[in-house]
Amino acid sequence: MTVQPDITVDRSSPVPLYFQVAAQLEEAIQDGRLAPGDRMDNEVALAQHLGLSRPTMRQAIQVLVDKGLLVRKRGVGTQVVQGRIRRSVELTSLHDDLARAGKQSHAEILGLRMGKPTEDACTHLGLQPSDRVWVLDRLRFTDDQPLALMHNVVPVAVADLSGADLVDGGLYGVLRAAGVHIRVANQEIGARRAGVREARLLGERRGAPLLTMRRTAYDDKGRAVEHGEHLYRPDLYAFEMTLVDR
Amino acid sequence: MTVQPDITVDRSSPVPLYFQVAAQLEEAIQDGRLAPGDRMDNEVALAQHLGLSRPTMRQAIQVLVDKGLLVRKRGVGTQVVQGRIRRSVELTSLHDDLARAGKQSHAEILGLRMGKPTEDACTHLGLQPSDRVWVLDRLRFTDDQPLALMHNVVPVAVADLSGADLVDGGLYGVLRAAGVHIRVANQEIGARRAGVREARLLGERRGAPLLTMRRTAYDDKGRAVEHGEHLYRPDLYAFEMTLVDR
DNA sequence: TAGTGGTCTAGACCACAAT
DNA sequence: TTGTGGTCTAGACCACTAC
Repeated sequence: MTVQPDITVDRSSPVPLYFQVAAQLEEAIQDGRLAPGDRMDNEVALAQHLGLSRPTMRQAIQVLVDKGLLVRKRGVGTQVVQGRIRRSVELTSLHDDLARAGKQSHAEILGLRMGKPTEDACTHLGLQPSDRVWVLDRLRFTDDQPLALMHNVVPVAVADLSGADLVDGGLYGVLRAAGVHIRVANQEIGARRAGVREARLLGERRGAPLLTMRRTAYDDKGRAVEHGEHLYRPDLYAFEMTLVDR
Repeated sequence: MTVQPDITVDRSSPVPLYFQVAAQLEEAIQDGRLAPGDRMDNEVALAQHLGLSRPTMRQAIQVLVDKGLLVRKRGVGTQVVQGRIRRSVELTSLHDDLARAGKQSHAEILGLRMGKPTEDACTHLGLQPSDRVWVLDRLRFTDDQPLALMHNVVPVAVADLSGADLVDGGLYGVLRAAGVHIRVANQEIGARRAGVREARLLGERRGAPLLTMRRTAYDDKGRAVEHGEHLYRPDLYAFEMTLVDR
């Protein structure tokens, strides 16, 4: 049994054809028109059906393979993955994640100052001690509960944070507005006990388990633009992600 | 300044051309012949230099962009990312991760039995209550230190675990040997306190912070093949990953 | 044997960035 | 204006799977 959901392409649109197709296929999976386990038509037939070349059709399918929604097997076909769809950890800030989930959130600014980078910051951001950085400390709340204690360092050469709205917006939004295009990040997720100050700020007891995340982000020129060290309340937050074997 | 590291392709090799090029480019980045910030030659020139078509050259570059080693910007070029290279969380088991890092590791089998799936397991693996599953509990050691307490569930229809070497090998290796090709996984990383039994097994105190990971893995036909719930000692283990904006 | 995805070619035109 | 990556075409041959 093969499936061909209703898909149309608009060649006058500035949106790439492969992206139009990928978006409509994803929609079909999300709303159940393509059910888990369904096998799609083969690539050549799909391409012909939509009036596209096969490479373009393949590119559309590749987008969903990379998202973990489809799997391909040579000699067999392309099928919808059985599992429930989860949003992956993406290259977004906590503010963006919460906003997408429909959660209210705001941040309390504990500190924002320009200064010399620590040795650690120099290492992570590839800076010289003579460079200057913004050092930002915030406590993010959701539904008026303290959720995360965030420490971020941004080189002053990257953006000016002095007038930015870091209470209702997110750091990544501010960077985007400053023309910074974040493309890649390395991050490390771990756990440790809360210290006295951390516990007080997060409304936990001293020694309570906290989820930790350290991230360094790079822009579309490969330049390090941000390093963050965050602490999360594990009863309120966890990291979800999809892994794909390529 | 543009850079063209020494790359050769072997058209008689069964290894795809784009993969040969990607592997050699990655090697050049790892050993410093391509340094962070270096700009590569443009795609057309590289393709011509290697006697490849541009789409093939682009595919090679795409591999490294997906790994977070290169960034591309239209009108600008392709550059090496500044940051240190980290291995991403990949679709591998803890055993494979440790082996790749050169760590000795072995597992103590706390239990292996065939039985009825719990309601939870039915949900995660898409099973009926009448199906049967393997339930596996292990304690993994590295350098003779307890590192992780692992609980895994595998449908009996997927593989026979009864005779498998789960002490010195990993679960994913056993599944691979059984012809299972894991392609996609959803996972969630969090933290919580250790219970009494968990603390005793892991050599921690009750209430100590533990890193938690829950994962459901799917094969190349989209079928759920494994669900795991793991606990890690955070002083010995953390999750590293690279995020790429696509 | 028939059907599938995996790879590859040799071009083309376009949008965007830098100058 | 020039150079870059982004997209797209219309084919081709191959390796693997299932029957």
